[in-house]
Amino acid sequence: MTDSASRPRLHGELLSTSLLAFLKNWNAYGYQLSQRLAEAGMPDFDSGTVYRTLRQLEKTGMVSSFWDTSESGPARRMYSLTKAGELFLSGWIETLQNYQSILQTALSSFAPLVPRAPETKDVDSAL
Amino acid sequence: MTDSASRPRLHGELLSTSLLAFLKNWNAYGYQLSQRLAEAGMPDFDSGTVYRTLRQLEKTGMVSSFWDTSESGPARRMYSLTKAGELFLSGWIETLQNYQSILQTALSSFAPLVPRAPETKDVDSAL
DNA sequence: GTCGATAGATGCAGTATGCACTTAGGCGCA
DNA sequence: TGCGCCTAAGTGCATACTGCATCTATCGAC
Repeated sequence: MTDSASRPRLHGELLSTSLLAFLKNWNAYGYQLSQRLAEAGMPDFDSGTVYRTLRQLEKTGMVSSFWDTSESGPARRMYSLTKAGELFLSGWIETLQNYQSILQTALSSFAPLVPRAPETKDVDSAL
Repeated sequence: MTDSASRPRLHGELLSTSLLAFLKNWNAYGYQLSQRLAEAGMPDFDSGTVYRTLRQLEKTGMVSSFWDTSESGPARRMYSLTKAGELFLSGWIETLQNYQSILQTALSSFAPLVPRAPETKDVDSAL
């Protein structure tokens, strides 16, 4: 968290945070996570993107990994969540809850998100 | 070029859907929306990105716009939600709710946000 | 030895993004 | 009258991200 990679971006975070969430309760490897995402109801993410995202999460300290060769077949890179990953994950939830309340309010008719006269022209200094 | 923008991507949609949500109940212009996002608790999006995203939403038929010169000061491009925008918005909610339940399940083990924890550790086939 | 499933990774082209900057109208004020 | 500031929208550029296709490699089944 010293330099350039310290501040995660906001937009490609659906995938990142899903991965972190899965890793909260169990360690897993990329191929497996890729499938869990689909099972969990998220639309399929490209597996290449999943692998690259995991590597990037490792670079930024959110997860750590090691090669697991204990099973037969290709080696698996096993990931686990770090402390930093947990913190980021819980912080993200707050953002997401705000976001979700925006969407929900919008869909459930017309309760104003911000008190403001809809048709008058006093847009001047509402804030 | 005609069909390239037809399928909305999943990742950069936090901004897009927030904008659509705000426009669900009111018409608004970019500068205003940019500020509402911050007020609503979303981290600041770059205003240039907001403007470009709005133009793109218009290109894909989610919103429509016209120049409002009724007030003094610089002209405002007023946006309103189209039918297609409403449909997309409601579809997005479903995806998001799946997503949110993933995160909440993950977090429930150390920071229960919603009293919904089944608290059984039989995570194997839960998702 | 070949096929298929598993497991991970990379090259490339297209797209999105953040930052800095520009354009432009209107206001207040010395 | 000029200057600074706020509002409002947009653009250029370098970088980052994404999806698609492709590649390597291990193993079991046939």
